[in-house]
Amino acid sequence: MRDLGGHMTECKVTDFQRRVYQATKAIPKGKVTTYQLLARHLHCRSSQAIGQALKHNPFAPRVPCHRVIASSLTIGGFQGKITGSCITRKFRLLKAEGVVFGAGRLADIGRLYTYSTVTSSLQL
DNA sequence: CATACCGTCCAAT
DNA sequence: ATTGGACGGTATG
Repeated sequence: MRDLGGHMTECKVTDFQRRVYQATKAIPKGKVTTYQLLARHLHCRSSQAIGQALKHNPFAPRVPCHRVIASSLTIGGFQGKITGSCITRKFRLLKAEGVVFGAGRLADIGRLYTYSTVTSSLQL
């Protein structure tokens, strides 16, 4: 903690993490993305770094980290845990946004937000 | 600088 | 389904 003598309204975050929060914040409501998709969007090859950055999440709930799941469409983790009541809360949050899970997996793949700009050509 | 940890991912079995 | 290695970034010494 180095913000001792200040308003401590700002947490110490690196430039990389800032990008992660920005991208996570851009996820539309009712949709979810994966750590890997986020990593690729940020040109990062490690999805772990994404999860680690989200885990700190000093901007929660402004940053909807609960909208980020694993690439296998599994729920992933939440608040630093991969199982327990935290995950239950994550399910509930997603469900409240219209994202339904079945057997621990995302039921509707259409809810996946791929950061695709859909740019033209070959959309279907 | 070296080591260990991660809300992960992928390949092999 | 389970195991183990990989990769990028952060934290600690």
